[in-house]
Amino acid sequence: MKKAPTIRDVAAAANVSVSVVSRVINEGSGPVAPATREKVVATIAELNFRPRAAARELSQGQGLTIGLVLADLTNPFFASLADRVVWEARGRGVQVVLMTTQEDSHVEAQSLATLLDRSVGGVIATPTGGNVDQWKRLQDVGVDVVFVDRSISELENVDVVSIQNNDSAATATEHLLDLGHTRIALISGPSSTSTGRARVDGYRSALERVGVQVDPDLIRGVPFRGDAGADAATALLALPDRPTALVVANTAQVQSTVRRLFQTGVRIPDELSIIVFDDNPWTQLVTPPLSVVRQPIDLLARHSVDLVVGRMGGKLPRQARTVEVQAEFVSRGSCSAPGRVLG
Amino acid sequence: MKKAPTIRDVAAAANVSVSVVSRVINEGSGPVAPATREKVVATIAELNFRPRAAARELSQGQGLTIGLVLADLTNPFFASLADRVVWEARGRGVQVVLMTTQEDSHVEAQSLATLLDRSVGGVIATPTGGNVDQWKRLQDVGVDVVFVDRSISELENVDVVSIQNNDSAATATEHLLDLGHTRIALISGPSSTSTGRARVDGYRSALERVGVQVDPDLIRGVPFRGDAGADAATALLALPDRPTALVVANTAQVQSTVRRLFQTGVRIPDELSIIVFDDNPWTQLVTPPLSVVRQPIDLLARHSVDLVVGRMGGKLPRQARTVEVQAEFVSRGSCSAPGRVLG
DNA sequence: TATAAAAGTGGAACCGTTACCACTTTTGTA
DNA sequence: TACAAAAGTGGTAACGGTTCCACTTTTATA
Repeated sequence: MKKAPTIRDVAAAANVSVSVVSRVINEGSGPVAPATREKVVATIAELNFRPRAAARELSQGQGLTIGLVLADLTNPFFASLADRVVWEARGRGVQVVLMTTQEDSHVEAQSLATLLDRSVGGVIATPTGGNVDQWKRLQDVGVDVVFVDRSISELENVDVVSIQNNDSAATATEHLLDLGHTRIALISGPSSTSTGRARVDGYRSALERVGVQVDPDLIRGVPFRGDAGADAATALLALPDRPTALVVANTAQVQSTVRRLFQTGVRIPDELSIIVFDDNPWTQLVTPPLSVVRQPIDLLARHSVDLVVGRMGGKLPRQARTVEVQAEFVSRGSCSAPGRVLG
Repeated sequence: MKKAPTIRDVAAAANVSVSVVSRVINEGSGPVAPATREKVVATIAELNFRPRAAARELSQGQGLTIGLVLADLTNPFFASLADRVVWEARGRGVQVVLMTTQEDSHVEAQSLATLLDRSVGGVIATPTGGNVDQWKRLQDVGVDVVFVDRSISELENVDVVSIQNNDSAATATEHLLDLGHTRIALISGPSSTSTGRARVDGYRSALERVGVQVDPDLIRGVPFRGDAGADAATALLALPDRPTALVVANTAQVQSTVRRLFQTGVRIPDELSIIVFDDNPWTQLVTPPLSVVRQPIDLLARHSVDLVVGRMGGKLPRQARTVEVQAEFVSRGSCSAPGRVLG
């Protein structure tokens, strides 16, 4: 268990000062004669020297690390997002500290505090909803915050990366309208999130555009946590005037909702047409394969990382930015014209 | 963008020396009078002081961070594992730096190097297979390494946490034998991994126990990467004397294999009975629901974290430990007695 | 009551970088 | 040829904790 060489070891071995070595490591931080550089590079390779992240971080007050705060990796959407974020970050020499909140805002608060002592350069997160003060504090000390997929309205000056929520919901709704449905239900995120509201808006305007009355009973803004989506689905099916179609626009609730639907034995699409947000691997494997609104996860990840790394690098306007990427509607077998009303 | 208070600020405000504050922070590192402690604690709360991780890490040479090196979060097995590991670590005050290798050993090598400069206390990984030297180096500098699910034989003195691979494969095979199958194929991990070999062994001995001839054509040790599993499945189906049952024991390849099977249109279980390793959420949603060998992911995670944190804490025997937890066979609809041979 | 041991406290070196400044050597230009 | 500007180099103070050691006060024991 020998210990690693330090910058001083390199300096000594190469017969230069530590300053020079530091300049070699951080290309562009000062002049170094070509011959000297070469010598130092060789020595570094020979000694297998790697600068210690902690020292660097301490000295410059901020390291090449970002925090990724997600709800729960059990959900394929978040999992894929994490996968892409880690990958994109890696390409930029940035490490990712992962934290999960399990949709619990108390846990989230703790995570933020931890991220603070780690002096991360930035945070990419799908916020649970509360903790406005903590988010503010994070920004106060200069940590850049990027929200992906969701965002909370109380917090201003945050970058947000998401799909065009309004349009996507509208497209899905229109698809069902075109098939002849009029009783279309919507399960969306909580209305405290901008995402949740935007999707409801898109749904609303699609209905209104063709003159279909909006029935508030058919709109469910459910929390991300727990089995709220499944329960909403059950409730919707129990309605006297049952919906013939359902859009599940709360990504966190898709899995539980679909499972419940399958368990209940509703015939899809005969009894109920469904469209879910986000294209997971399994949406094609089930019977019937699900029509989905596919979120371009790779783009979401790329933009998030770009934003957070860009701001860390310093040269991005301080103005918060909202990036909206286009989602793609993929029609598969889970939608059809409405059947006769049962029983 | 004000800056955070330091230990010296606290010391000044509380009228004590930094040493005392340090001792208060690190309970048990030295004596502090009750009254003093109380005063310091109050000051810390008042100033909202939190010790900076980087400084601590630099000074003691090792921080409360572990690396988690996984192949790919797109696979639900790894995703769930990550979810649980992060959670377990959090409970112990440890942060997790996540890296993905995409099953590329070159990427893995880079990740290990990075982990090295971050001076993590330990690493939990599903190794790709190569990089024996890098793993050794990591151990040399005192980083504890725990392999989960897979392990590589060239590396000794590593903790390994996995299911009872031999038994699990045997159980699955026996289940198929009991149904009357004799031509049972196996897709397992590469034989360079102990996991891959153990599963083949289990399969073998199950067959031999009942006197069924082992046909090497039916055993495929495929790499974790790419569509190797799917291709193996295709190849198996093209065999003159086609198998009537298949065990997919390479977790990384389950998804791609099953997808291919569905696309091909093989009738399950009529034409082919299948059992896959690991119980993902979607295995119940497909038709027919898949019989699986369920890995207790939470246990795998817990033990891994326990091991790595335990060693960091210092007081675990230096002897490497192998933890094997029991997997559970869950019978669902994807297996039946062999049908007549087609064509 | 003397005296050794334990408890409590403070000072300062150290961990491995970066960054600023001072200094020397080139190089370019009038 | 003289002299200013630029290039190259080294010294050293931060950064914010931990830890060892020395010192002063208690407390316990003979």
